[in-house]
Amino acid sequence: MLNFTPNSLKMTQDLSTELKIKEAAKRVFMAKGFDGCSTREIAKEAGMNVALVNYYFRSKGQLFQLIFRAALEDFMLSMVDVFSTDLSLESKMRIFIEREYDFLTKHPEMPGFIIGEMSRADGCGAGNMYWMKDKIAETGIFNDIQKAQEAGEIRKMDLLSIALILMSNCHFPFLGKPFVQNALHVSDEHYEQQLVLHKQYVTEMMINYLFINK
Amino acid sequence: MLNFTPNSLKMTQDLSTELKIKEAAKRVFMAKGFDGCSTREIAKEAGMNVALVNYYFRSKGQLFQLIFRAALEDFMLSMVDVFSTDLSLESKMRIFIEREYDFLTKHPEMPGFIIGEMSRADGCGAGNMYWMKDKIAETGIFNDIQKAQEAGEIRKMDLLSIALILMSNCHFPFLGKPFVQNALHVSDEHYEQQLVLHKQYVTEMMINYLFINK
DNA sequence: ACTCATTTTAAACAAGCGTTTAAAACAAAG
DNA sequence: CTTTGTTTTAAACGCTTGTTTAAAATGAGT
Repeated sequence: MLNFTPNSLKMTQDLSTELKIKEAAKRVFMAKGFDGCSTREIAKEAGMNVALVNYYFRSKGQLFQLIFRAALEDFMLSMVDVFSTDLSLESKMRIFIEREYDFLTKHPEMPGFIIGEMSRADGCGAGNMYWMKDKIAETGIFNDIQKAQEAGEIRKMDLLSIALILMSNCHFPFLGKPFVQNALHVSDEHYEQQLVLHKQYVTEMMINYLFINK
Repeated sequence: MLNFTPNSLKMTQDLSTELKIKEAAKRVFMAKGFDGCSTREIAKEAGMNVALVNYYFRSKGQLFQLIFRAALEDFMLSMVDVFSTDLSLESKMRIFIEREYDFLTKHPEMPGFIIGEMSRADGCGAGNMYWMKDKIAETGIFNDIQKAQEAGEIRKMDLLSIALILMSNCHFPFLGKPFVQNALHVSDEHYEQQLVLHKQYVTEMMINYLFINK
C-alpha cells in the first residue's frame, strides 16, 4: 500500500498527538507564560499523558523555544510582507498599521507574550533573533525611508524612533489593555469599539507627524 | 523607660529585617515576576532565613500584594500630582510626558512588571485598582479635558483614546525595549540616547495632534 | 502467528516549592 | 539571675515540579 507521509507509517494518530501537544502548549504558554505553567498542565490541556510531552519534545524548555520562535515568526510576517510591495511609503505605513491592528485583534495576547518572555532571565535572548533585522531589511523598507528622508518627504529622525512611534501606537493598546481598562473602568465592549476609532486616530497622528507637508 | 515605637521594643534590628526582606522582594519580584522566583530566593537576596519571610509577611502571595500595590502607587504618583496644578492643559500634558520619561528612566522595569503581573490569572485583579480612576478624577483633569473639548481647543475623542495615546508613547519605549533593541540591533547606549530625542518627538507629535491649531 | 519498531502508559525519581514547627538565641524588665 | 516576650534558626512537612524508566499497547511487514 502506498504511503506518502514521511518519517512515519501511521499518521492519523501520530502527527495528531504531536500537533495536539504543540497547540495545547501554545495556548497554555501564551496564557500563563513559561514560569506560570507546568508540563502536566500542558499534557492535560492536550488530553495526553505527561511523558508524551518529553517523548516528542525532549523538555519543557525545548517545547517552549519551538512555540516562542513560531510566535515570533507569525508576529513578523504581517509586518514584513506589506513592506515588500511597491506602494508609496505613506501607503505602506497606512496598510502596515491596518494590518497590525487586524493581527493584534485576532491575537491580542501576542505582544504581551513575546515582550514578557523576552525579558525573562533565561528567555530566548539576543542570539535567537538576529534574523529579524535582516528579514526586515530584505523588504527594502530601510532604503525607502532613507530615500524619503533625503528627499525631504519625511522627517529626519533615527530609524529607532520611527519604529518606536509605529510600534508604540499599534502594540500598546493591546499590551496595556488590562491596566488601562482597570484604571479607567472600561468595559470590554467599549474598549474594543474604541480600538476601531483609535486605529484611525493614531494613523492620522503618525502620518501627519512623520510626513512633511508641502 | 519611654518607648515611642509601636508594636515593638527593639527597633533597629526589627524594622531592618522586615525592610530588608521587603526591598529584596521588590527587586526579585520586579526582575523575575511572581511565578519566576521562590520564597527562598527572596530570603537569600535579603540575606535572611527562609522562615522569616513568612514570619513577617505570612505568605509569598501577601508579600507580593504588598510590593505590587506599592509599585502601583509609585506608578500613579508621578502622573497625578502634575494634573493637580493649575497650569494650562497643554502645559500639564507637556510636563506629564516629561515626568513620565524621567520616572521610567529611573524605573524602566516598572511598566513591564505591572502590566505583566496584571495579566496573570490570579494576579491583583479588577477590585484592587478601583481607587485609581477616583485618584485621577480628584485632580480635575477629566473636567479640564471635557471643558477644552467643548471649547474646541482639543480634539473631541473618547477619554480612553487620549489616555492610550499618552501612555502608548510614554510606556512602550520602555516596555518594548528588549524586543525593539534585539529586532533592530541597537546598543544600550544608543537606545538611551535616542530616548531623550524620542521624548521630544512624541511630545510634539501628540500635542500637535490633540490640540487644534487656530 | 510472530517480529520488531514505534507509541503510550503508569509509576517512580530527585529536587524544589510554600509553609509550619519547635527549639534556640536574644533582649529588655523585675 | 530569672522571667517573659520577641526574633531567628534549622529541620521537617506534604506537595508539585521536570524528567526518566520500564513495561504495556499498538500496528504494519514477513
